[in-house]
Amino acid sequence: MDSNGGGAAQARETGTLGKLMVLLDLVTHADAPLRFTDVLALAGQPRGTLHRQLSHLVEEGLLELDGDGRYAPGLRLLDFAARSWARNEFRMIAEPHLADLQRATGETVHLGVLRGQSIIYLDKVEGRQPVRMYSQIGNASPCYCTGVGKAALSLLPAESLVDLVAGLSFTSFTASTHVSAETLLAEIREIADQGYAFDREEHEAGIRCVAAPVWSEDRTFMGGISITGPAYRLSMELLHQWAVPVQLAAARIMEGMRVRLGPRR
Amino acid sequence: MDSNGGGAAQARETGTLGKLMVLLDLVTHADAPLRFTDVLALAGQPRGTLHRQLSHLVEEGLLELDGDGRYAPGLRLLDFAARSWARNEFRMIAEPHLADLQRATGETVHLGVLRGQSIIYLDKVEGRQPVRMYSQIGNASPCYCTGVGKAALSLLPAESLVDLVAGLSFTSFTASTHVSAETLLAEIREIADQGYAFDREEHEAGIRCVAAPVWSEDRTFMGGISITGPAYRLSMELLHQWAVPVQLAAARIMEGMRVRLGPRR
DNA sequence: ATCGTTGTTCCATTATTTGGAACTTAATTT
DNA sequence: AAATTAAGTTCCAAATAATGGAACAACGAT
Repeated sequence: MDSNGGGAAQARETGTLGKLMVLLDLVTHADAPLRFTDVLALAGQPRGTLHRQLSHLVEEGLLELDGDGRYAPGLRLLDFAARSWARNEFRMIAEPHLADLQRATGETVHLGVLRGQSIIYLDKVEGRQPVRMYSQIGNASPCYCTGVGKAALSLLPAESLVDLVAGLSFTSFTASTHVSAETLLAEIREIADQGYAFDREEHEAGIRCVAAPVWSEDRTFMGGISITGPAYRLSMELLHQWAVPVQLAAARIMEGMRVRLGPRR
Repeated sequence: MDSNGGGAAQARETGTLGKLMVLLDLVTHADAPLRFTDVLALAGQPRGTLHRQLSHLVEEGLLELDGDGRYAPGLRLLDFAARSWARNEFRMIAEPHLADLQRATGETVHLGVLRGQSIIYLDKVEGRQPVRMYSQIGNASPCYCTGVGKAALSLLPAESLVDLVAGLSFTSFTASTHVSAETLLAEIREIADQGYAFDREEHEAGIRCVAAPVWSEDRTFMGGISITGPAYRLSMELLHQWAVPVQLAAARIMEGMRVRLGPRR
């Protein structure tokens, strides 16, 4: 009765809200707007119930219902997100250091934090114009195959790390993607020792990165910063050289957090 | 018993979700993270109830609770928003036309749609580099003092317009901001006739714009595009000249929508 | 026009939320 | 350091909202 096909649906302890969030997830993760019947099949709930739930989500602007009766993510989500992003202190403090790092290397720089099993990107600084805002910002990527993700994992205490990794379901994005908890844990240990992480085309073929962990003192933010670029331009040798500047930038961000947030706490 | 001090809280017909969204609104609209007691005062609910509600929101990632016991908007909202934005067809279709308009004028171009009483900005194309992603995108601005907003209002059928305007509470951002339903309605009628709208420093002192309405056939999207810039550079004479290219771009976007969405429907 | 499909409404049953009060923990004062 | 106050958390009977089966309406296709 509780067989989840491939989705990451979990029983949550958040009552009515939890059920609605599962629905919201379902619709926002779809590739295209879903009709009522599609959602019905995916959610596996009685029609009456589902209908009311969707109505409520639409009325609150979290979902939108177009003229053809198809459900899509609502635009009110943008308003919430804009506020969340604009007010995020971690991001504000990191911003100038990301820009410095971008200028020093000429490559794209990311800032991301761990939330659940995902890395959520908070900022992105690109060399040239084509900053397609939201292009990467806000995106949730797996933690086990991104530089920032593995850097973040290296910050976790042993027990939490094992628990988190145990809950992962590995998707093999490329030939280099980790597909077992063992190899991943081994690399995380190594990363914890050396203080920086690589992504050797594990998430996307032809894309490499070097990342360093960043965290706030209260452990509210555990994430990292990375320099990303095409493999033909970023040799592993070059990435090794960049490990130092990335770690330096990370250190400056953490110092900034300490100065800014320390006194108040 | 239902006396709302100054907030925009409304009784909604969305049951438990509605109550939680009011809370989410409350926290995301605050200027700084709120402590439990602060929320308690603002929400005016029993402690036990509020505690559980906040816990649920935090557990779902819609709010975050930092080490000092302060509630802030959650980062999961970014993930939702990124998907909502990335998949929005209206925005995708408009994108190239916004870029054209930006190149033709050299000034900043916006795309926004009406949601409730607000304009939500879906895209922004700036001349120079400083595209601070999310800077404007996702922001909700009042409909009665922005070019895009007034353009959008001019699309509403008479009855809906009156209803909507009746529900507005006018904030006087500058000396030119509309503060009465009468003058606003008069200008909206004028805009409906001529097909374009101005913002004469009504939202922000020193900032002007010219906007044209854009809508989808099924009326799911009613909004507009605008050219915005500093008053010293954008004379009212220049803005009058730009009314034509803005309307042209708007027409091309609507044609694009027709071609893209028409066949399927 | 008719049938099958899709979407909507209704209402007794069931499960969740509610809110007062008791309780624990942290901060402040004497 | 002990006492006092404030802040946050847990508990549970009563009130409220969610549930889901079935009947109903709207639409499309043959």
